[in-house]
Amino acid sequence: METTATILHADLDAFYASVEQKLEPSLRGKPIAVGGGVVLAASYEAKAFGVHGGMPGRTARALCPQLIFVGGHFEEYRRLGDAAIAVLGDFTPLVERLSIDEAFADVAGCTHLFGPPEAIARAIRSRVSAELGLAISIGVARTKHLAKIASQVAKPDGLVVVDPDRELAFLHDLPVELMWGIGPATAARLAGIGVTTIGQLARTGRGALDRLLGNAAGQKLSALAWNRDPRAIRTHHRVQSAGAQSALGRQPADPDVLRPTLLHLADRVATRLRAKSRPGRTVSVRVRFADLRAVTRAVTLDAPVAATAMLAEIAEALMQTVLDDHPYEKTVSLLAISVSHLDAPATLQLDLPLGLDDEGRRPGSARGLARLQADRAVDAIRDRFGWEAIGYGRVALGVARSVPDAFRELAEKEL
DNA sequence: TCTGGGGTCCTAGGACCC
DNA sequence: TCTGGGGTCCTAGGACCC
Repeated sequence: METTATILHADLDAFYASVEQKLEPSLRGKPIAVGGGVVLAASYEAKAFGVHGGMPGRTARALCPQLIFVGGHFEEYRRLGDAAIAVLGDFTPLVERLSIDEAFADVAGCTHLFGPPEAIARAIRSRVSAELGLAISIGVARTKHLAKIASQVAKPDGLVVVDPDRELAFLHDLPVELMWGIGPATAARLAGIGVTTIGQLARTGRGALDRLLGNAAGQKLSALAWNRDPRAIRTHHRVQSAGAQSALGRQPADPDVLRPTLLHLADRVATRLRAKSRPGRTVSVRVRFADLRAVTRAVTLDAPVAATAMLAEIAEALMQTVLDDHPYEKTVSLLAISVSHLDAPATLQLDLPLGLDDEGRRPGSARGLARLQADRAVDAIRDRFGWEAIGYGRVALGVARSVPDAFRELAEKEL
């Protein structure tokens, strides 16, 4: 049974920042950050100073005084990300896209056309470089997990092929943090029992691992550490939930103050659900207080929702229960809405009523239909004239929005 | 002027049913 | 009458990823 390494993991290097450096040559070789109030992405030169995504701009500037902030070219990110992934698609249809700048591909079926996986990886890297002016690192291995680790090891601008005979030798010297699913909390727990390398993790008994991290995590990490996780390439995922959130700085824990923001969030989410005809049954609201502790309240309905007004009403009621349950919290720092239990993607675009009536039960009620028609009208106007031409939450547009909508949209997964 | 915004998955406890 | 078990759904919280 001859097994060969045919899984590629391709990852564009410091993607947003690299696009900016490609568009503006004077930025090349310099520490730059996309964003302003918050760092959305940092160049390698900036990362060397400890600057990273999600960091407040103020902190970043303190770490790296010569840091150059640039506004994002979000349309370019979309175009170039799509183009890079399309290069993979020229070799095989078996492409699993993970995000705007990252994808797996299985080239087992196309080596007779294009040569061995390593040659394919080299061809992809040189095409992305020549056609798009971007560096893309690639890992090649027998499994997805190992290919992903290999591409991380390959960065920046590199290629690492893991020979099937040398998998464990490659894997076991690496730190556990490189593994998929090990973040700061799990790494700290493992360090607590003296485990810092993947090899040490592999040699830790399942019993100890299960007790430390839970059964599912123990089983998963054990399989990954021995590279026994034969997950296949999945070309289309079905998204399970859709949400929106907004950091508020510090706002009083007052429903009248918070309502406009909540309405704006409900509008964003409901519009996306309607656009793909994927209403959902479970609505959850998250409220984060000043000390960054967050509380979630959720409700599952008998029938799915996608009407803005209905979603907003449910979200308001949930927010109210949070505030009622925490009477001593005076300050709110973030609001979030998420809808899950989404209807299956419609193969046929049926124009079904997606509203609910007052009791939340009968989708076909007069009020539900009226709301749906109002939503449809708003959707149509926005399609023609843009998002801000009409609609809810205009008041909320005034509150500090540290992240541009264009950036949010890049992070949205296709429903 | 204490850390963004989009997601996924797992766990634990309780309700409910058979 | 008492006790137990399994399965499913729901909610809240947490860790993680890009």
